[in-house]
Amino acid sequence: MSNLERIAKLSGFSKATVSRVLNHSPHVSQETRATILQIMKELDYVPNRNAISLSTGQTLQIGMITSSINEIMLPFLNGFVEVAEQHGFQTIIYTTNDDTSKERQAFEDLRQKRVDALVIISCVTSAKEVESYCKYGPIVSWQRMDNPAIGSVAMDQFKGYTLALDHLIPKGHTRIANALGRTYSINTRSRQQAYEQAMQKYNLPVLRQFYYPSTYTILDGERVMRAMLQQSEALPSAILCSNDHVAAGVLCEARRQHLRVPGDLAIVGFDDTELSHTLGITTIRNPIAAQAQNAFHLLSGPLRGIDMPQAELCFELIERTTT
Amino acid sequence: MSNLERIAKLSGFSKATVSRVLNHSPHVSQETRATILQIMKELDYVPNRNAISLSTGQTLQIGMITSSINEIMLPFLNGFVEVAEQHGFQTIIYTTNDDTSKERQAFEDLRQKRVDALVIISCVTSAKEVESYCKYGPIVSWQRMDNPAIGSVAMDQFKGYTLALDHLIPKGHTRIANALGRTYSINTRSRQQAYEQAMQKYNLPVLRQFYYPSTYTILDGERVMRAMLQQSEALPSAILCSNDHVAAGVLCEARRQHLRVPGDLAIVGFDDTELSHTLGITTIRNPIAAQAQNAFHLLSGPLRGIDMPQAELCFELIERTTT
DNA sequence: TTGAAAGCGTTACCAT
DNA sequence: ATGGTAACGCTTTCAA
Repeated sequence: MSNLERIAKLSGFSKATVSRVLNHSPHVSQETRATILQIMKELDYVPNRNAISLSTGQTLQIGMITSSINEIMLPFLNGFVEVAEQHGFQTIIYTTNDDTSKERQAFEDLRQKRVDALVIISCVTSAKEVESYCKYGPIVSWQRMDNPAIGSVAMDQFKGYTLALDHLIPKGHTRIANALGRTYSINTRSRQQAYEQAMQKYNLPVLRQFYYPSTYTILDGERVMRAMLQQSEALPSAILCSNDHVAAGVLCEARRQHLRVPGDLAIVGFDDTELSHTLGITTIRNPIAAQAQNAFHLLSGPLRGIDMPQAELCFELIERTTT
Repeated sequence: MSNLERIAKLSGFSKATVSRVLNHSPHVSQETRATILQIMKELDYVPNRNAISLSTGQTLQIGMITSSINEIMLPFLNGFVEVAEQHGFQTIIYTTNDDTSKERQAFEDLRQKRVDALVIISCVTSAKEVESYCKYGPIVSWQRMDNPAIGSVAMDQFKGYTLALDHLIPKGHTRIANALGRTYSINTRSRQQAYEQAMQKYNLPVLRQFYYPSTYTILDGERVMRAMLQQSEALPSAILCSNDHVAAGVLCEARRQHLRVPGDLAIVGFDDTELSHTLGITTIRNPIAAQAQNAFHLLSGPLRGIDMPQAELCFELIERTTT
């Protein structure tokens, strides 16, 4: 293994100059640079990252904390990895299964300077404890945290949901069901509020008996559809789903039951994933990848001393064939 | 930020002794240890990982190369992360989108000692080029590589598929369809061979017109079911699926078409994921997490000087309600 | 433009 | 059981 010193010896220059070549310093003559680069190539030289990190105090690695990896957060993950990479940062993933001790491992890695920053997708550690790690490096969260000290790039779900309702109600839908996500999450609460407020505003019934909590997958959607049919009450004329997967399940099951969509039932998804595109499901475009970019931008200031603006994000209704 | 030297000064001992405490060396007296630990706690001391890595030449990080993250490889990913963690290693994921330059980044990180080893889930870099990086650290692959220099923990799909056939044929199934995966992968070829050999052995027809390539998801499965019904020929009496998701799709669509399962059509999945359990699909148990463990075990020798045995793995038929 | 030398924070060898 | 000190491989300041 050849190192800086070896290159320096062979080239006849000092380690400092070789280092300058490595870091593209302008204060090196063309010839010198050429000579040194030549020797590096011959020796198949590679700088040692650990030495660089030790010297600079930066690892160029960012940790990402998530309970598990699933399709919902994949656009965020991939979006973040991509923008980070563009700026020379690598992403290292901590899957925690919502285990606090595993989460602590990630926070400790921030202290130990194994990562320069942390981005939280989901985490069960208390906001207060998370905050105690802020002094070791910047931390940003996707989910909204109770603690204002921790930056967040979450979007207010209220607006997105309202968009869907303002689309459905003018079309004459009065009885609207909801397939929801995690019961106690801030997101779910916002959506529920949006629904209840809209219904009150238009003087329409709030169908609590058609709330279906904890729906995440295609199969959940199919289950919801069957459950709706088994209600003693008449079928709602529309359903808002927690995400496109659930909407896909509802759609498939509805067709299986020979219901016409949107004739008998209108369906609105959420997120605008590829699946909704494929199946032609009306949905709310949720700029998840852009949120991930914002997360990196938020980190950029403390991390690199470069302030990057937060993109102004908004939901958007994508009308397709299910409404 | 306090460091070893600071602790040494304050405790009155040398850096060497403090280091011994850190590394649980037995050659430190109880009192000394206690004193030093006490001071560490007071100063909220954390050892710097970069310094450790530079000094030891180990990062305790293992890179994982994959085209993208999806549900199929998730058990492998999670299985590997878990076993690695148990032995003090962290996993860092390189998603490459099958882009060779991104893959090269991962290999370069092995050279630069950012990771101690590499495990390949999927990669498009030529086996020859991959081999050229072997000298920088151990590399192991999940998929079978052409190059014998690179260890692999792939299992021979032939056996698993044969298991399914030996289950179906004695039950009287003579016309069997196949929903397959990547057309040119070694896995798919093995499965196809297993099918064709079994059919020849029992003197049954090889139904090439009921080969459905490139099936991966629930929706693909539903598509396959519809396609089978649209064939001019009579429906096969059974179908082997590339994975449980596809099987789930076939099952759902079959029911939607009012077919009896297994009466009109028997269905066999692959992998024994939670989904097959939930839906009661007969499937072939594929010990993916155990393969991931084997991958780590394979790395353990060159990585830690500790030889860990390869678990002898085998497929297993899990009979449920679809056959 | 270039060089010398002092860090960066550990580990590990050789003494004692 | 403990200490002194040379690595580890790079960056960065200060001089020249």
